[in-house]
Amino acid sequence: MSLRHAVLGLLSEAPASGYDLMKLFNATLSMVWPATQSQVYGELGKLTTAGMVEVTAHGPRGRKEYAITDEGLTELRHWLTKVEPSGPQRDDGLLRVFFLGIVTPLEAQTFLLHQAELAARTRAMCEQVDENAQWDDEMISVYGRIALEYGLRMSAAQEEWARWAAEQVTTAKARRASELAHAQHEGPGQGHETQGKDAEGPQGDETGGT
Amino acid sequence: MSLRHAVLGLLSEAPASGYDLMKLFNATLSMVWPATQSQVYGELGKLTTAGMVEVTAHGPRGRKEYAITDEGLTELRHWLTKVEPSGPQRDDGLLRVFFLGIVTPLEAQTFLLHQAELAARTRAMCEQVDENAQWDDEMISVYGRIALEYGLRMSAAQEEWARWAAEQVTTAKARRASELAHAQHEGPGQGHETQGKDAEGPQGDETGGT
DNA sequence: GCACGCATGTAATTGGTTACATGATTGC
DNA sequence: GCAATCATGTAACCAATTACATGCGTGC
Repeated sequence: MSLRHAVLGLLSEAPASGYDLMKLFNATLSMVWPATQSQVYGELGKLTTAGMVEVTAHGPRGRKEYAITDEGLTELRHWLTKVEPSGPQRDDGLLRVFFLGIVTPLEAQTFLLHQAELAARTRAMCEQVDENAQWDDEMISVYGRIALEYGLRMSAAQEEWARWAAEQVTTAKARRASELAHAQHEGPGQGHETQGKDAEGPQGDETGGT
Repeated sequence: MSLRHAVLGLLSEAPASGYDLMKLFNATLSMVWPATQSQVYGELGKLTTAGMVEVTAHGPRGRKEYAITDEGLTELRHWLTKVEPSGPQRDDGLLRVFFLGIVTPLEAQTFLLHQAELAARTRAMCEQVDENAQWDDEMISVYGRIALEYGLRMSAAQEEWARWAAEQVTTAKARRASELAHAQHEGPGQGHETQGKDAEGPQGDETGGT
C-alpha cells in the first residue's frame, strides 16, 4: 500500500493539489513509484476520509489544495521507520534471461548487449540530472542526491553485468563449437547447426505436438 | 503480461502440471517473478484456450500435465527477442529514501544500515546457491549462472550504496551541527530541535512543471 | 472565440493477493 | 485410520492501467 505513502511523502514537503502531485510523480518519482492520475485522485479521497490529509484551500477551476495532517505525518513516519521494505521484484528483463536458452546464442547475445545499452542510457540520464541539479547543503537535497546515486550505481552495475554476460555466452558458444568439432571425428553428421533449442536430450520429444 | 511468458518459459524446459509449476515458481523465479497458485491455474486455462499450451497427460488425483505448443514457443521467442523489457520499477525501499528528511538523521541512518544488512543477506544467499549448484558445461546452466550473477552483483552494489549513504547522512549531520553551533554565536534562540520536517523554506510553493 | 493548460473526476478492465473449498493418493 | 502431500479450482478483494467525460481560466 505504498501509493498512499508516496502521496503523504510528497505532501509532507509542501501542500499541493492532485494536479500538482501528478506533476511531482512524473518529475521525481516516475522511476521509483509511477502513478496515474486516477490513482492519485482516488487516493486523495481515501486519505481525506481517513483524516491523513485535509483540504486547506480552494483555488480557481475547482482546485483543491491538500495538506498532510498530524495523523498523516505519524503514519508516514511509522511507515518509514517501522515497516519492512519489500525490495524490488518482478524484473521482466531478468525473467527473460532465464529462458534465453530457447533462442540462438547470437540472439541471446544481442539481447544482453541491448540490455547493456539501456542501462548505459539510464546511467547517462542520471549523470545529467546530477550535473544539472544544484546540490546545496540543505538536508532535503542530501536524500535526493542519495537516491540519485542509487540509480547511478545500479545502472552502472547492470551495464557491467550485461556486458560480462554477453561474453559468457561467447565462451560457452565457443566451447560447444569445439566439442561439436571433436564429436565429428567419431560421427560426422549434418555439418551446420540450425537455430533452436540447444538443450535437447533430457525431455524426449519436443516441438512435435501431438 | 509476463506471467504468461514465465509459464511458457518454464514449460519450454519440460512439461509440467500446475502443481509442478508452482514449485518451479517458488524455487527458481520467486525473486524475479513471483506468482500465486490461483494465478498459475488461471493462466494455464487461458493459455490452453489460446492454443499456446495443451494437456498432454492425465495423472492420478486429476493431475493434468501441460506442454507448450509450437504456437506457444513462437510467442515465447517473440517476447524474448522482440518485446522491449520494461525494467524494474516500484522499489518501496528506495521510495522511502526520498522522504527520509522527515525523520531524524539517526533514524535515517538506522534505516539505511538496515537496508545494507538486507542486501548483505541477499548476497550471502546468492553465494550459497552458487556454491551448492553444480554448474556443468551445458548451455542450459549458463543462463542460470548469469541470472544468479545478476543477483550477486546487484545486492553487492546495493549494500555498498547503503553504507555509503549512511555515511553521507553522518557528514551532513555533522555539517548541520557545526552550522548550528556557529549560528548560536549570533542569535541563540530555541536550543533544542525536535524531530520533524527540517526542510521548510526552500521551495516556496511552486515547483516548475514539464 | 478558440486553443491550451489547469483541474477534477468516473468506468471498465487487467493483474495480483488472500482465503476458501474440495478431494485423491501415498506412506506409515 | 490418519497425516502429509499432491492436486485443482473459485471468490472476493485490492492495486494499477487505460480510456473517457467534463468544465473553468488565461492569453492571444
